[in-house]
Amino acid sequence: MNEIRTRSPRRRQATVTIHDVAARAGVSVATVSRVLNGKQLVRPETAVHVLSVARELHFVPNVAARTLSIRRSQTIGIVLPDVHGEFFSEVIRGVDVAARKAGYHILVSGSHSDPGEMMEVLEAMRGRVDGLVVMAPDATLSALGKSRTADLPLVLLNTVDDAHDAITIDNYGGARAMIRHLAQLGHTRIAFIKGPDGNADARERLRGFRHAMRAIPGGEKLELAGDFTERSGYAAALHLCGAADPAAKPADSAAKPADSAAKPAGGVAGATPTGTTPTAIFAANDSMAIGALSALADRGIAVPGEMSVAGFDDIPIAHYVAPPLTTIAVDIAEMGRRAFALLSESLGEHRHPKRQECISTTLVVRKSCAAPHSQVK
Amino acid sequence: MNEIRTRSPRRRQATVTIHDVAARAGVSVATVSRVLNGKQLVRPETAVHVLSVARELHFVPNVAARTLSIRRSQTIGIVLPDVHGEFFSEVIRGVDVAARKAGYHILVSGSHSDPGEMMEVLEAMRGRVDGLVVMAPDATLSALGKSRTADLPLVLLNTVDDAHDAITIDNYGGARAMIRHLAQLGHTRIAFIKGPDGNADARERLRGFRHAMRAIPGGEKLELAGDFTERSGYAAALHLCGAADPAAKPADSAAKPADSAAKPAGGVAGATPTGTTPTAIFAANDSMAIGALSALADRGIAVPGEMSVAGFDDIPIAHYVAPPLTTIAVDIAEMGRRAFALLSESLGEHRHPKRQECISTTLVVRKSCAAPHSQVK
DNA sequence: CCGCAAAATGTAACCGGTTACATACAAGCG
DNA sequence: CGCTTGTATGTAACCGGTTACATTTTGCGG
Repeated sequence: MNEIRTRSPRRRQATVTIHDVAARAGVSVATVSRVLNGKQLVRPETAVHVLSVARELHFVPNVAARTLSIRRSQTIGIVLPDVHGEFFSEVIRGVDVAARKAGYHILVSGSHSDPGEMMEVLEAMRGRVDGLVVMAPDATLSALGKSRTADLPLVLLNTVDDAHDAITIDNYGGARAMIRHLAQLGHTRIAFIKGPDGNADARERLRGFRHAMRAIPGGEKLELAGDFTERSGYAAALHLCGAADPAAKPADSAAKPADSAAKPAGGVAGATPTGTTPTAIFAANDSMAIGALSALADRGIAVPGEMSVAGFDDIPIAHYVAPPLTTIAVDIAEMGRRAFALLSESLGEHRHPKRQECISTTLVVRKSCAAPHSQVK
Repeated sequence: MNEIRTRSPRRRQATVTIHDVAARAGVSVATVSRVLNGKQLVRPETAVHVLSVARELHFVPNVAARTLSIRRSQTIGIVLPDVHGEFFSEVIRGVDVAARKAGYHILVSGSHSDPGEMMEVLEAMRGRVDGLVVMAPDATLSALGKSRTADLPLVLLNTVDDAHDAITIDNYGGARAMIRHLAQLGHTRIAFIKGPDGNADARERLRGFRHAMRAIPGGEKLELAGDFTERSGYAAALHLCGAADPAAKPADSAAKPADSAAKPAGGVAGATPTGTTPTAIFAANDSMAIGALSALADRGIAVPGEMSVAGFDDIPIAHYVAPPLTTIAVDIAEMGRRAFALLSESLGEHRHPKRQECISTTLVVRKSCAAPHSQVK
């Protein structure tokens, strides 16, 4: 009755278990496990022997069993909204290489536009991942707070929220750098094409723009609405050169007094831009800058001769448009890398002070910006 | 002594198991499992009750336990080489949406240039995934055949190999369509900038080009070396307009006789292109076409006035270069979708006849091709 | 040669589901 | 009324690892 355990004739098609290895090596499963995980004390000769048997039998540990037992899956999840291809792949790449180096796998879900759907995905990842890298709109985020998924280590991308670790882009600094560059070229009247209201990146870029403009003596700023699409950039630029109509601040009429009241130090902040055409356009992202470029081309306005144009992001296309776009480059893969690094610390033990890191940006000077034509005014 | 099981004071922090639900609902774990999986016969009232208890307790099944038990992880792996961002994200997107719809998760690993490394990744996915979508160079592929990972359902991208299911792009048809388009515009002397030798896409595109050229009365073809990089496209175009030097067929001098012997029907296949400059350049991918565009611009040759240029892939940039590039569009996401569809059939049961599907392409006419200038010759 | 601490290894109880088989109970039928 | 049949549910043996604790072996001082 004893020798039955050697093999049940049916079943078991190709799977070698730790028990098989133990039996073949003449030791117990515990010893095999110890050898394989290298942790405990095992006599070196035993270890060598077990290892050779394992290799001989082509033993591969069952991941699910290990996960169940030690309660870690060695996998992290990445959840992204509907971002453009280049961004998507760079984030993944960054996390991927860092994660692989640390022995982690990555479970990916992307292209979510609906916050509800995103929550579902997040829930569905429960139990499959040890941690999460998430880029989510504010709505999803607050829902996440209430969810049970919340107890997983989490790193947020491009969202400020001091309840979590986060990696952000230095949008503020990037915008300031660009304005400084334009100022250095001699521009004082600069138009900014804003991004969508709800977008955190857009907000920060706008903030950087506003702040930097205050530092320009005699600076005059103009803010145009936009939503990150090429079309909206086109429209904004057209609007700008169409006439001297003062549609500068379309929506938030309440914002101005609050703004200028808060910081009257700027001195020139109150200047009415009406009538004076800017000499440069700074778009909150490259797509809009490219749209603006088209509009100017359509109107026969030379860039950078008559009008300078700048963007933000340094998408691949920025290099190819005519003229090549001066913009702010962002190292997206670095963001992914850092996100994993942060996560991997939380993976060890929970409850550490939350940190936010910032990825710095780089000014990329191409051909779309030059000194204003009528420098003398 | 009985009431001890209600709670072990330490341990168990937040995890609700199926046993907890069973106990609370006053039924057995088997019943709970049956209710949750909806399969077996359970009295409707019991089901309702169990369901409500489960919800009340916020029960979430442990994925690892289920995986261990039923031997399926509801996850598929995607392994890609170092492809450009847009391609990467589109493939993932295609697989992702299809997979999610079917209740599958996706484990991703990308940007592998080293075949050995790719094999490691493939091995590491063993036990974590129920199937694989892989895009790999031939080298990796043959290694895969020997590996134990081979017993997983597998769908190959862009590789022909009748030992596996595969999804390919209709490179051959796309190239033919482009040549037909050029012929229709009046071109007969067309240069082709080839892709790298080892690349399957490149081979097929070349084949399509050659075949289509045979159908053009009085057609003269010219083949230039290239490696899919913008730089090589630039070099090829420069070479072309540099002089009338006959560097047309650099490497394979043996190819011509075999080729023309096989199909003497073309009639004009043997025409010597030496000395006659083509009126159109067809590059095996958009990057090279864009490189060619730069070269022509540098040489002051008007496109499409003096020379037509066409590409393949329809990368986003193609739309933005000057002039906008006429090219062949490929629906990458569709490839991902179909790959999952194929895979999902194999997931049910193994051993079905292997199938290869082909994604058709679309001619996108923009501004870079026109009738040849000296139509009269 | 004994005793004991340290080192090496074994035993078996988990981890949390699934499911074959056993059991309980109800209805249908001769 | 006893027996078959069928439905609803329970019991417990898996799945394949990990690891606390038990047990055996080894080494060494006395």
